[in-house]
Amino acid sequence: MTTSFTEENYLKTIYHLNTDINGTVSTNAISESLHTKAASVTDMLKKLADKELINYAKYQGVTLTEIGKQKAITIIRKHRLWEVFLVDKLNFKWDEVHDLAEELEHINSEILINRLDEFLNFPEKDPHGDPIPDKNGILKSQELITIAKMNISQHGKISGVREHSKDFLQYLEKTGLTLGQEIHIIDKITFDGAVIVGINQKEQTISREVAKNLLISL
Amino acid sequence: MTTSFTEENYLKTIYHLNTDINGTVSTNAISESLHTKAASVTDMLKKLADKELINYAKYQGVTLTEIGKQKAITIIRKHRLWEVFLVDKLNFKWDEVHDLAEELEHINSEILINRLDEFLNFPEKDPHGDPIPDKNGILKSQELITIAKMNISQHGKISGVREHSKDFLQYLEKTGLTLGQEIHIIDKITFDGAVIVGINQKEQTISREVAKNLLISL
DNA sequence: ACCTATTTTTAGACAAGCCTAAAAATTTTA
DNA sequence: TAAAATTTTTAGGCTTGTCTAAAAATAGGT
Repeated sequence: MTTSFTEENYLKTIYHLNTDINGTVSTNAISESLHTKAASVTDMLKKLADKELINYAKYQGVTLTEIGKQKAITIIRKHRLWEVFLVDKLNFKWDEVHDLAEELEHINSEILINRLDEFLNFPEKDPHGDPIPDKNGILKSQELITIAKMNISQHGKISGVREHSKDFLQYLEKTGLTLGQEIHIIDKITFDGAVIVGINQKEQTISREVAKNLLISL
Repeated sequence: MTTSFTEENYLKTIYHLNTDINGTVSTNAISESLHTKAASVTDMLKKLADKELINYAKYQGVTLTEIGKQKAITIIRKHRLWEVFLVDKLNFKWDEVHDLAEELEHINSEILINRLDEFLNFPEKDPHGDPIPDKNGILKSQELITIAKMNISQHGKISGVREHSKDFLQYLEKTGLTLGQEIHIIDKITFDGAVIVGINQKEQTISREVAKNLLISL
């Protein structure tokens, strides 16, 4: 059965909300994420439930079925591979590729995406540190925690972001908080949630908002 | 003003029909080419005329306006560059890329396509020998004639095709009638339009249908 | 010039996705 | 645990791009 561009976006969104927030996904969460009205979401949920891509009971939120989850993972695989292509081959910056990948991810061809994967040398992560599912939909996810959850004197490496907005990524770029950098926690300010980290032989203060969105591998 | 996926397909089709067949393009020709009904075409023509992308007078057929033509050329540029990418970088065969390029051509980003152009080293022709418009929409078209129009003992080089179907391209591949091959006309059969050519030190008979769709540079 | 065949347009409908406004269900709060 | 607030669904409508059937315009043959 074919899925439309729009259906694919819903599946992807449900997948992300489900794994980020955990548990069933609410109509409102989807509508916010996709910038559509809740009423429109309800319509689509019925359609996806008919196609057996989601488990849906009125007023109870949704989860993906196995088939729905596989479809979502395939889209995410495509998205992330295209991001690697854009950055590695076409010299885009990591903050410039999201919207383009959002379009490219709907190109429908398994062969294409597997050839692209090969051409890129089977990358394991996209430019934002997110893991790329393999052709069987298997996703090696690494244990990552936010800076906000680290303790004083703990060490780690910047390995991912929880927020993909241009603003945030450009801020990281400008302040040198880029993927692969080693950091350690010098102090945590209880008052405003700021964190003082050691990075690149220097001290740097990071706001709570940033600390919550920067992912570290220990 | 933005143009939808569908509008873009109409513009491209009108462009091709206009340059191939020359003069104004009829509603029926478009409907045949796009596999839609004539009534649907009429609807779309009104819309495109409102947007000033075509010149349209009821019952009189259409031509592209300058803006419409530029849009069409941009789409063709994208199509052909993606074809080069698929063949040169992802190892697709020339008969496998048309449908994929048909999807990729609607990805909307001038930067992307210019970066791709650069990455591919500014190719002048796509895998079928069709010229690729440059970023200013300028198209170097070479004088090509069909084998059917050549005279006995005339020499030339296979440089393009007028038909892009998988069947036709696979036939050419199998019989060695590939781009770049030098040929000369040994004889022409008046009875059925077949042409006997010399290619690669051998004689080969080519049917009228094939002779009409293989393009030669002299 | 007229009749016929063909092409094109109009009219009315339908599916997909979206919307607003109002109703129903659920959750929160006191 | 009942009223209030919030969330979700229903009902009815809109736009885009398609369709079929029928009407109108054009083109061709004699």
